[in-house]
Amino acid sequence: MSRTPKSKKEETHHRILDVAARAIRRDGYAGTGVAAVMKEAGLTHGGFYAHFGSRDALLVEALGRAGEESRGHVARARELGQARGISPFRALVETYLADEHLGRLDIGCPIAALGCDMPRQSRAVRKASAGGVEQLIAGVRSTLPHASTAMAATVAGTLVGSLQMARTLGDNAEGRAHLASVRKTLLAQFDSSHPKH
Amino acid sequence: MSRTPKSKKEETHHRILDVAARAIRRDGYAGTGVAAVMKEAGLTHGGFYAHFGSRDALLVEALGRAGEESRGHVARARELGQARGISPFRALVETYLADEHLGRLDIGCPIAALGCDMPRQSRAVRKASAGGVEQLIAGVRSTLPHASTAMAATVAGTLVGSLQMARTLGDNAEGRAHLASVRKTLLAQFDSSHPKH
DNA sequence: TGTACATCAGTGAACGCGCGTTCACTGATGTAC
DNA sequence: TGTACATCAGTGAACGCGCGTTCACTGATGTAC
Repeated sequence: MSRTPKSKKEETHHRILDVAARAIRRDGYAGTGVAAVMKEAGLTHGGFYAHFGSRDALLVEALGRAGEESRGHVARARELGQARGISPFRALVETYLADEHLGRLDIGCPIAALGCDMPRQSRAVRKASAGGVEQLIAGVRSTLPHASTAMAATVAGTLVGSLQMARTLGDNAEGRAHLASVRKTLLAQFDSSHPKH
Repeated sequence: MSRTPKSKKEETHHRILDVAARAIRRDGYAGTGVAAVMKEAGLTHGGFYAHFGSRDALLVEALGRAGEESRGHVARARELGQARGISPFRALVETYLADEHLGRLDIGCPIAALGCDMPRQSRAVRKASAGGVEQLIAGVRSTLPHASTAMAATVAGTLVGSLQMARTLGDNAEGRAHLASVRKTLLAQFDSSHPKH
């Protein structure tokens, strides 16, 4: 992620963006304020407009960053799984629908964390979010070599919706049972390589 | 829905709730303000607290009302389909994932419209939302007599997530193509009674 | 190596605005006699 | 049937607060000579 020793300003920009990428997922778009992000980044709010043209421009960049983080997260799990003989699809499902993600909006998939609010955002945010959806579908498709794009789109929807529903049930026994049900159902449908039990 | 000729205050309460049930789905929880709801109901904001203890109490009641509306919507489509020989599952899928719902957040399923924001709400709203999730799963299950609850939960997640993703792609060709893909995939999987083509 | 100046990242006070909530009030409706 | 009063739904001004954004400034860093 970091390449060359950046200028101080670039480092600060990067830090604000890291904070914002977590903040939008944790607090939602509407719950993410300029002042709070700057404070969490160790700065005062006045300096914000030296880094971003507007709050909305921050949301656009933060959504992109959140998507990168989330894809990186899944990619690492996939590699780790491959080393242990776990299929890419199982690695995806067990990572995306992991119990640990129930209470951690901030480090998870931005589409699960923000999906229902995308249609209410500015044109720029919506454009970025559409790209994220396409990348999620492509990611799912890459784990299901024999599936159509339509099937991948359906499974992607299942992941997003199920995680939201589990979070709605709560970070408790109900939420975890819900996740377990969906994991089991998806793996039974699409992961013949490693049937459990 | 209306039973006896209510008192004027009850009628007003009902009207505020109708407006709010649409407003939360259209504008989100965070985008729904007391003053705007009252104005849309033809009142001034000052009278609000004669009807609701707080803005949060309104959100709780409005979510319940939105769920009732949405379930009624699906139930009517199911009955209409039954008269025309369409299976309950097909009626559900073709209603829930209808193209018309792409641009109509306000009259659709509140879990699709608000799902990602449920974990960020007050305890009272979260409790109501968990009930809504359970009712959605039960509704899906009732259209799939041979399916397990786990399967119904998975399909419910697919409906919610896919509609959000389609809306994120936009009320345009991309969004409609996405919906069509998911409808086709779900019907091929679960509706053997009326194969298309 | 040392001095003088320009650049620049970040500070903090201030702005106009909309929010949820409160409250003294108005005017219509209903009840008592 | 008519008058006097109580009740009550809704009004609109006001409150304290946090928001996004602007801007004059400070102090550190870098460059010129």
